[in-house]
Formats: sequence, C-alpha cells, structure tokens
Amino acid sequence: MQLQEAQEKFIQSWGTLGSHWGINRTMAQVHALLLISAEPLSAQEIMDALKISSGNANMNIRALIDWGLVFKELKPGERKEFFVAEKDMWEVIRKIIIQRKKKELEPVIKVLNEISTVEENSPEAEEFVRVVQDIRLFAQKADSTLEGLVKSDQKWFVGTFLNMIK
Amino acid sequence: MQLQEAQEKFIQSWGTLGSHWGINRTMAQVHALLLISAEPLSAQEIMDALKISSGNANMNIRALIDWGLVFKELKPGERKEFFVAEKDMWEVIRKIIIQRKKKELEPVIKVLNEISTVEENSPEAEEFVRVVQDIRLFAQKADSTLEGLVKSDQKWFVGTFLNMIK
DNA sequence: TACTACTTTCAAAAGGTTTTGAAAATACAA
DNA sequence: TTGTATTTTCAAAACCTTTTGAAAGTAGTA
Repeated sequence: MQLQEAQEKFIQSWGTLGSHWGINRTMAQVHALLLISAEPLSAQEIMDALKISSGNANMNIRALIDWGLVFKELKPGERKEFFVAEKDMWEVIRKIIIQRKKKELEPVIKVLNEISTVEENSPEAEEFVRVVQDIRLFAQKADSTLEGLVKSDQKWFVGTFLNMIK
Repeated sequence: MQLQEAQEKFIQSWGTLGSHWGINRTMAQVHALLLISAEPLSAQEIMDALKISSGNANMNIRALIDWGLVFKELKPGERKEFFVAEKDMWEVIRKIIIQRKKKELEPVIKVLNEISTVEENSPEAEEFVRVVQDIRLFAQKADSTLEGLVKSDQKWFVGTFLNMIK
C-alpha cells in the first residue's frame, strides 16, 4: 500500500473512532493528521490537508489543545503558529479519560447521590432504590479506578492491563 | 425527595449518559424506565411515560432487545407484549462492551492491520509506521482484555476491578 | 370470515450538531 | 504609525440523526 493511501485511511478511521468517543470527527481527524506528521503543522497546512475551513480548523485545534492532546509550537522567525500532537498513546488515553470522567461520570454520580435519598415506603420505591444503589456502587468503583489510572504512571497501567488478560 | 421526581431525574440522567456512549437518548431513557420499574411494561405504557410516539418506542425497544439489554415478556391471556430490562449491572456493561467492541474496535484493528504494511522508505513513512504500530499494539491489547472480560463471569470481573483500585 | 387490538414501517418534519466563510480582531514588521 | 499575515468569531447554511404519526401489516377472537 502507498503511504498516502495509508495515511488517508488512517485519518478516516481515527475520525470515525473519535466520533464514537465524544470527540467530533474533524477534531479526531486533525489529531490523526498531527499524529502521523513528522513535523509540526500550521493551521493552513491542516486546512489544506483535510479540506476544511479556517473556522473549523481553528475551533477543533483549540478543542484539542483544551483536551491536552495537541500543543502549540512557535518556530523562531515564523509568525504563524505550529501544532504537534501528543504521541504517547497511554498519555492520549489518560487525557481522554480525564475529560470524559469529568463530563460524564461525575455528573451522573452527583445525580445518583441526590436521588438515593428517596424514602422506601412502597414496592416501586424499593425497586428504585435497589437499582440506584447498584448503579451507584458501580459508578463509584469505576470512578476510583479511573482516578487511580489517571494518577498512575504508564508502567502501572500497562502492568494492570496485562494482569487483567493474564 | 419524592419518588416521582427522583425517577424522572434518573431517566434524564441515564439518557444523557447513554447519548455519550453510543446509545441514543431515547433508547437509554426506555432502558432507564424499565430498569426502575418493578413490573414489565407494555409499549403503550412506555410511550405514555416518556411521551414518545409509537414508532419511536417500537424502534428503540427493538434496538434494546438487539443489544440484549431488554427482553420481551408475554403474559398469559394478554395480547400485547411486555418488556423487562436486564437489571444486573455487570451484565449490562458486558452487553454494551460486546456491541461497541464489534462496531468500533474491530473495524479499527482491521484498518490498522491493513495500513501497517506500508513500506518504510522515507522519514514520513517511518513516523507513520511507528505511530500505527503503537496504536495497533494498544488496540490489540484492549481487544483481548475486553474479550476476556466478556467471556468471564461476574466474580472474575469484580475481583479484577477491585484489584485494580487496590 | 370480519373485527379489533396491537405492532411495524417509512416518508416527512423536527431538532441538533457541525461547517462555512466573511468580517473583525490581533500581532508582528517596517 | 500603517500594512500585512494570521487567528478568531459567529450567523447562516449544510448536514446528520431522531422523532412523528398515518397507513399498512399482523395476529388473536368471535
């Protein structure tokens, strides 16, 4: 397979994956492009490579920087900004977990805590409390697992993963 | 907090969470409603409770059945169908993993395998192959971990999870 | 068979998200 | 300062997904 074809496939594929993971398709494509680029790219180069507008490029590059998946790089003598991707895959995963934990898991735990105060004075209320407690337990377990993972270094994570599959 | 208010909050919250996890909002709300219902519900009861149309209800109930998160139940003497949710949280997680692994992880691994055959005859090609190999390794690790998890029984999963958080 | 309760389909409408691109803002150079 | 390259903003347009509801289909009942 030719390099260019392979690169395009990779960008497409990463975009599709991203769109299922709370990262919009273009955002994931920009990340993919930067991941496989040996050199930092300017906004203009990203726009040209992916055929997207300046607004779109600007917005998604900034989102990637917010997530900690992309860094701004200034070249001496150049007025324009260049961008590089976080290339360490474990770090990428960590950054995504941090965002999603904050945006999804934590709000749900908050609601579960609130609603578990309901009084158990009817069969429906009993069923409700049982289900909510069960989910709450799992959510808290997931939360502390992810928290540990985020705070841990790579080796611990790799080790745990390997342990899991035996 | 009143039971009804708590139930509504739970359904809302579960819907929001679902929509970030490849399950559409209504589908997640139907699942939430069935989860906290002590009795099987008919399509009509689901439509009334969530204020959704028959088409919408039908479509999402079927999707939930496809995912293995909801089961059809026939009551003797009743013409209409009733539905119950899978209430075991670990089983719910397993079912979701099965679907997402199939729909997302496996296609990506396929592409990664294809494109890693590119020849390393330039700095760009080298960078490309390095990144792809790295991701491929991670993806395969994740795949076998999830596969093990899906095939395992609850206890093993709970145990591993607890081990992870120490 | 015809009736009725219930379920399913699907084209059109609604709703939500993403993208565009012109205009405004910014920042450096002369 | 003025000019120019670059970045940012944002309202409108395009696009994509979900929902509706009427009509068709199905299956039990009489």
